Amino acid sequence: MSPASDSAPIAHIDYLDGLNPDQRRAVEHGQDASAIPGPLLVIAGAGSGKTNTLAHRVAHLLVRGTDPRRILLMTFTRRAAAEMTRRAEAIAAKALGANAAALAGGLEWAGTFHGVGARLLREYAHTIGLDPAFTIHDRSDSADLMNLVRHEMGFSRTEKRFPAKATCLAIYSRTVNAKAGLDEIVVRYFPWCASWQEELQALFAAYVEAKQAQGVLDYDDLLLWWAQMMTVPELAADIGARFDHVLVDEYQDTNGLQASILLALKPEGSGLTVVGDDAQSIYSFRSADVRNILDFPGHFTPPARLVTLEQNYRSTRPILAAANAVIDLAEERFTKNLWSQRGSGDRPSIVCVRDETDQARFVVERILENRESGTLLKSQAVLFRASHHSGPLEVELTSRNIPFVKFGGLKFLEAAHIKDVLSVLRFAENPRDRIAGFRVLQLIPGIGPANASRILEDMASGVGTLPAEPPLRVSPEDWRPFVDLMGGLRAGRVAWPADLEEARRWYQPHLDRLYEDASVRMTDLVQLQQIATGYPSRERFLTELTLDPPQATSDLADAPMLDEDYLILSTIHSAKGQEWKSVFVLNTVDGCIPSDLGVGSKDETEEERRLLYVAMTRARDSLDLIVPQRFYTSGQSGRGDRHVYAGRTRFIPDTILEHFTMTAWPVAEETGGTNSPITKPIDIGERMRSMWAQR
DNA sequence: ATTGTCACATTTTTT
DNA sequence: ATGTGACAAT
Repeated sequence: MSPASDSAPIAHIDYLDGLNPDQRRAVEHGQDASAIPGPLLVIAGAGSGKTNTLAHRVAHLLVRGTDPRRILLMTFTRRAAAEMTRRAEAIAAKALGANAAALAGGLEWAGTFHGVGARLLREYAHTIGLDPAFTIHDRSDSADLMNLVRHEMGFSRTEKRFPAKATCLAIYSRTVNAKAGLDEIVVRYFPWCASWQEELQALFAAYVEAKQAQGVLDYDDLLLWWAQMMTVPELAADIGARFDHVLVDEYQDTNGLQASILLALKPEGSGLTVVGDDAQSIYSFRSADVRNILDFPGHFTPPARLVTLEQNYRSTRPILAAANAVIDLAEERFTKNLWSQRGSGDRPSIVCVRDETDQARFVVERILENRESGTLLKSQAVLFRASHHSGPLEVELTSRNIPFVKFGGLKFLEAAHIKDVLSVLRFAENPRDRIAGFRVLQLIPGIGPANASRILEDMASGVGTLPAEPPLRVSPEDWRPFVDLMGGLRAGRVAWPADLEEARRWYQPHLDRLYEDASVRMTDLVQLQQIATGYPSRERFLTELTLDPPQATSDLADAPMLDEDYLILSTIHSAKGQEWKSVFVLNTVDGCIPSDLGVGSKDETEEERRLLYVAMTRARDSLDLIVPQRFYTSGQSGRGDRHVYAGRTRFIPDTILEHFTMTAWPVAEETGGTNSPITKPIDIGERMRSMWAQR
C-alpha cells in the first residue's frame, strides 16, 4: 500500500508510510535540495513519536546515501543513543534490502555531548596541549579536588563559614555551563555566597590550575575544552567538515555551552536538526536553558524551518486532558496542547492514603491487580521526584517478593570499594591524578592523609614514579606489592581486562581488613569485572564508565533476570522519553512535587510543574497520583522522627480537579473488622507524644 | 604529628 | 552507606 506520494521521486519509500504528515515533513526536510539541507527545528510534544521520527530521519539520510560516519547524533544519554542507532539502522537496513552493505560501520558518532567531546578531545589532544591519557573526574572526584584546593588556600578555616565543596563546585559548574559571569550566577542562584565572590574567583582559578597540572578533566571540561577548541577557526572548520549532518535530541535540556558548540560546528546551520519540547524542560539545575530551543530558528538566515508534532499517540484522552490542564497553568508556554485519538479510558485518579506505608501498600495491591488482569509488571512503572521516595515501596516489594528494577539514583559507582578499585586503575592510567592517588595510597596501612600527600608531592616534583622504599611507618610487606602492581599496570604488562583482575587481587586483603561485609562487597567487584569485559581497553572502560554509569540495577543483573517480568521504579528525571501502560506517581504532595528545595524562585517552581507534566505524560492507559497525608520528615534540627501533614500538590488546584477522580485508600469499611485494612498495629502512643513535640 | 576508630548526621534531579 | 568531627593510640 504505497500510494504515489506528493513529491517522492524514489522508489522504495514505503518505510515512511507509518508516519503522519507532520512527522513526514520532519523526516523529509531538505531531501529535494541537492546540497546539504538548512537547519530544522522539530518541536515534538510528549508521546508524539519523537524518537520514531528522529530515527526515521536518520534512516532516511542513510537510505539516500549519506555516509553513516558523517552523521553526528547527540542524545541525552548513551542509552538513548544506542536505542536511536539501533532503530535507525534497522529501518534503513530494511529499506535498503540487498544494498544494506552501504551501512557498514554503522553510526560511529552517536552519543552524548560529553561522550563525543571526550572522544574528540583525545583525538585532538596533541594539537591543543592536552595529555591524551587524561582521566575524567566524576562529580564526587571533582568535589574532592575542589575541597583539596579549598583547603590549600585556607578557606576551610575561615571565620564565617565558607561554602561547602559541593556548593563551590555547583557555582563553578553553573558559571561555565551557562557561559555567564561569576557575579551573575552567585547573585542569582547562590545569594548567600555573595560575600565570598573574590575568594571563589581565586578558588576556581586554582581549581582549574590543579586540574591541568594533574591531567584531569571534569564533566564540564569535556564541553568547555571542546567549545574552546571550536573558537580556533582552523579546528572548527576541520571538525565541522567531518560531519554532513548533526542531529540533537532533547534540545530543550541543553545549556549555553552546548549551544555554542553546536553553532560552531555548523555556523550556517546546514545539516543541523534539533528536536525537543519546551514543556518537558527539566534540567535547568544543570544549566539547561529553554531559550536554546526557542532561539534556535533565529540564529540562522533564513531562520530554521519549524515542524511541530502535536498528535499524541501514547495516552488516552482523559489522561492527556489532565496533563494539559496541569501544564496550561504554567506561566509561560510555547507549544500548543497535544491531542489524541485514543478516546476511551478512565480519568486519572488522585488517591489519598494515610502515609507512605499505606502508599506502598496501595501501589503494590494495584500493581498485583493489574497483573492479574494481564498487564505485565514491565508495563507498569512507579515514578517519584527523589530517589529515596521509593524506600518504603522497595521494602514492601521485597517482602512480597515482587521483582523490580530501579532507575536513577543508583550508587553502584559511589560505593567505597568500587571507587577504591577504579582509583587504582585511574592512578595507573594517569599518575598525576591526585584524587585517585590520594584514595589508593590511603588503603595501605600506615598511610593516612598526611603521608599520602607527601608521596604525591614527591611524585609530582620528581620523576613521577612511586618510591621503591616504603615510606615511614609502612611495612615493606604492604608497600612492595603495591609498587609491583602499579609498575605492572603502568607498563601494560597484562592485556585488558586482566588489569582489573590484578588490581582486585591486590585489593582483596585490604577489603577484608577494612570492611565487615567484605564478602558482599566482593560480589560487587566480581560484577565490575563482568562489566569490564564489555570494554575494549582500560582507557575506554574508565572513560565510558564515568560518563555513563550503570543506570539501573538491571544493568548489573545477570542475563537470566532480564527475561523475567519486573516492575519499573524510576525517578521522574530518569523516566524521560519512556512510557508505560500504567503509571503511579508517588508523593504528589507539596514539598515533594514541588520539592521543598525547588520553590526558591518562580523559574524553579515552573520547572517542578513541568516535572509533574512529564510524569503524567508517561502513562498510556492508567494513571494514579498518590497523596499521602501524613509525612515523616527528618527535621533539620530536630531529633527523632517527626511528621507533617502534607497537602496535594499546588499544581493540581481545585479548578482542574474535574479532570481527575478522587479516591481514598483503604476504602472505609462500614461492615466492621472482618476485613480490616490495618495489618500492622498503629502506634497511638507515638501520635500522642508527637502532639507535644516541640519544633 | 599522624593514624585509626568511634559516634553522629545526612541524602533532589544527572552528564 | 558515606562523610565528618572528636578522641585515643602509636
